[in-house]
Amino acid sequence: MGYNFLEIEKKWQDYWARNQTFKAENKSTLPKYYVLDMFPYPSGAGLHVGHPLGYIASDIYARYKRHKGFNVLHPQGYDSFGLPAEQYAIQTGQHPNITTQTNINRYREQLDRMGFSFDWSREIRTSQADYYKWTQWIFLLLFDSYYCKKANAAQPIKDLISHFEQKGNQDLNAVCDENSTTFTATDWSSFSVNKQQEILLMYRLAYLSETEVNWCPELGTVLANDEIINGVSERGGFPVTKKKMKQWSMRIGAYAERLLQGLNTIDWPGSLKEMQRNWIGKSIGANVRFEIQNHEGTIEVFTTRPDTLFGVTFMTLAPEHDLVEVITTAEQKEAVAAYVEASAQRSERDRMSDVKTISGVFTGAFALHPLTQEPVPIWIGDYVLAGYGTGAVMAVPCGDQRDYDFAKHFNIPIRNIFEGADISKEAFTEKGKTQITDSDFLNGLVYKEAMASVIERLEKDGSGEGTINYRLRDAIFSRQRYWGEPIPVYYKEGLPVCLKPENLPLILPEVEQYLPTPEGAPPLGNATIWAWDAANEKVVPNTEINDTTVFPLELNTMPGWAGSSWYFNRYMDADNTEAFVSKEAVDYWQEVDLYLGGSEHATGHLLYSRFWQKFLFDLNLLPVDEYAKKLINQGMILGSSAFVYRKKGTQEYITKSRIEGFEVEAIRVDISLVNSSDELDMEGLKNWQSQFKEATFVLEDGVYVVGREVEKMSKSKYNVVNPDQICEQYGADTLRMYEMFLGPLEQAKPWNTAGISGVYSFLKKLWRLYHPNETFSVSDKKASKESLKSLHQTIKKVTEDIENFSFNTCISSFMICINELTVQKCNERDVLEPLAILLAPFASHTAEELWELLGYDSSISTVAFPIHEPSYLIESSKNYPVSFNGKMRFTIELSLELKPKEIEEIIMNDDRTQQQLQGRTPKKVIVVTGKIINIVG
RNA sequence: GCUCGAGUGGUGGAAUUGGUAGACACGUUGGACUUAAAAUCCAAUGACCAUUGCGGUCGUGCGGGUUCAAGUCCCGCCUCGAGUACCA
Repeated sequence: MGYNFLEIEKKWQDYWARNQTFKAENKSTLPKYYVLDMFPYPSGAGLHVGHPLGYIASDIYARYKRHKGFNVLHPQGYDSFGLPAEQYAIQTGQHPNITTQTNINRYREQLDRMGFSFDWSREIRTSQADYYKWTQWIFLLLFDSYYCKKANAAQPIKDLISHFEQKGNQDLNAVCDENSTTFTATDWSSFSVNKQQEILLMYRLAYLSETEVNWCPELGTVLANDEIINGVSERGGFPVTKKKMKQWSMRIGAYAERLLQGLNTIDWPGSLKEMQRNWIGKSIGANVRFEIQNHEGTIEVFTTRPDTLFGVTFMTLAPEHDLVEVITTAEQKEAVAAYVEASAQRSERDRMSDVKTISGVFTGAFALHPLTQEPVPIWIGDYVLAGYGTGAVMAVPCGDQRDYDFAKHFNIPIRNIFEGADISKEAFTEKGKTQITDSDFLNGLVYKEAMASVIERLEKDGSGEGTINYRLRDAIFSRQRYWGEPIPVYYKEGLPVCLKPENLPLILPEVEQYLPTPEGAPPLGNATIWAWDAANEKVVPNTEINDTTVFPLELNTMPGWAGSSWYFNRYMDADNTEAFVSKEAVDYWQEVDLYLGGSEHATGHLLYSRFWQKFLFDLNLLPVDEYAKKLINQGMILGSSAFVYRKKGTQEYITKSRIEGFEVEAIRVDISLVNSSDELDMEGLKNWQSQFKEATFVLEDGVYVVGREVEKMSKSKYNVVNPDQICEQYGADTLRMYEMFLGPLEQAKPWNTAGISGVYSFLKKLWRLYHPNETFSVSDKKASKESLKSLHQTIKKVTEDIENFSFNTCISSFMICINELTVQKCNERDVLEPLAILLAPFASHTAEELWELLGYDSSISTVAFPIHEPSYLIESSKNYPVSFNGKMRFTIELSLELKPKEIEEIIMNDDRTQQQLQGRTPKKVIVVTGKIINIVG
């Protein structure tokens, strides 16, 4: 009877399901521990071996923590709203719900096969009404809140209204779209209801506004900044242009500083924190206002270098700047209009691809320098972005390279204000100890002093003030898509009105067509029962719209990140119908202790979810304002694609080593047609696709060797390895251990099935240890000291390595241990029993089976993790030379527990040793666990 | 351009954070068992020299430095990967 993994794994998976072994309770005397994976989008392609990497790691840790006596919450669910199901629906007419359900079933089957210890009783799906009801509910809260800078927190909008009623918008310190108009309490009460609502919309954290958005014509929807990579859409790689549209947005900008500060309190990877810091993009500087010559109004600029204010020789406005039309002189009108038109036509990608081309046009207008009153020409240039700062810059060519290039190109004068700097070839951009000159009251000052001095002066004059700018922009929240959460809003007289919380969920309506309407409205425009009867508080057919009691509902849906921004809280209390999570549950579980997922979500999900957490914290609905204490980014498992080389224009395929000198094209072939020595199954290729039917081959030594390239694992690249196959052939435990053995968790690494035999034979060897002579048999005699030493070394190493998430080295330790025990012919219970428990987090099925064979009938999951006993480790030691009294050197026998420096210290402080050392140079000092045992020589 | 991160055998990767570099595994070679294959087990495996002496020399991308001791720390380069990109 060999190691029958298929039988064992089936048995224990059934056992776990039947007994709900991994169901977590919201009450326990044990300390809690919450281990979370980023939930998957259930795609039609199913899981490949790359997907479970993070799940395996988190599962190992979750199981380990259970053994260590924690009440562990380890849930799983599906981020089931999303584009692919909708795209599929457009093509086939099948409802995304059906596709999603099918895919989820498939995912569940695959996940179960791998033996994860998920608590499935808490499963959630973002596309299910009992879940998205609460996503919509959070939207209502955001709509009903504003950000108070004084309290530095979100507050109910009714507080803002009462402030308006008492003082107008005086003495208000709130985050708002634009602050141009002021009004008094009397003004406020005289405003129409609509006008009041319009004003409030400028403060709400979820707000509707006309904004410049990233529009992707191919996808027919707007995209958030993080959904655009290199100027094209993340999904599909389609071009993106700018467009003005009325859209819902989330005022995440209000939280910029807190999102930045919060990073210092959480244990997340440094690189990921750095990415979020860059994305938030804090810069400290000043706003400066320039009057316009012969014109009303001012141009406000943001600068990080107010110290260079006297170096200004021109100003540049973004082509989209509001003042462009107003100030342009008659002579320049035509040129300016042409330039503005041309830059509006350019797609984001075009604009990015030729950043080196300098373009711009003079408006004919002049601004007045706030300190010298000198006229400064106003230019337009597309190197100034409308969306950052004020959309206008004061140009200081001597201190900024872009201003310098622009000035050189258009022959604008350059004024040097840096003492001793050479600006004949490029701008002088260092800020440090260089003195400023030719700058009135700033002369002789250096960067820092000049900054302070000029800001003080500007503030005194009222022409500017010190300020902080963030790159982070408010997040567009509307998507012109079908398969997403409906935004619970209807429109009355053109203004949005939210549904009441008790009217949620607002169920996604049925539509005939998943495409946009012929008029260009989002897909929900196709719904025929999509109007809100405000009197009876229910959804009714569109034909009943009368604009007095029945109103049209919002046609946009929420973006993909809505549902994923709070799901980790829902797991704590997944079935609650009264609240998004109960207070008791969230008080008990608090936050995620360990969160595992990919770093590709750095500036998307991982930022938005922190924002929502902080918001819900502000409303006192959650006890902590950072939801994940520790985050680990698992590295991607890459595929190894195979290529054949076809001689151009022929059906002749040349083996890799012979392609030199021929013009060949490399074609991807399915990796199942290639064996572990990279040799191609030529008959298989001919039958694989019709294009290879007539193939002839140029071989070397009778074989065709393919080329290899490591790239992302994907169905379209024919390099996918399926976990089901691996489980079938080697078992889930081998798969789990091998995925961990491949390399460090955080690192990207290519999958290579060839190496799996090492891990597989490890498990077989382990099995044989308990089954000498083919049958199960364990001795109750006392194990040899040697075997106990092997065991305890392994316990120590494995425990430390699990704590450090260094799972690959854990497996190595296990292998060493098994090899040693095999050589020692160890068969004693006092070694084999703890060994089974030690293995349980990794090879859970096998460990459970061995545990049962050892004579225990309950699940191993509750058994305490073994503890190592230092007494077994004493003899492991190494010799190192150590210096003493400067010159003297001798060899020291070093125990595992001490570092040479500590030993030196011990020797120095030990009187007896000092005496023994008098006048001699010992060969060896033996130190064990802090005590000097012997001095030799 | 800027910001991170990484360079160790034929390959994936170890190295107690300054302490005998190459653990463990794959691969390769040789051997045992077998009619044979598979499976399993044993041995060798960084390079070069010596292998009728149990040894020696060089070795962690390159060049310097600190130290009794450097893959690890410091300075200067090179290469690769990730993110970001006219952010004023």
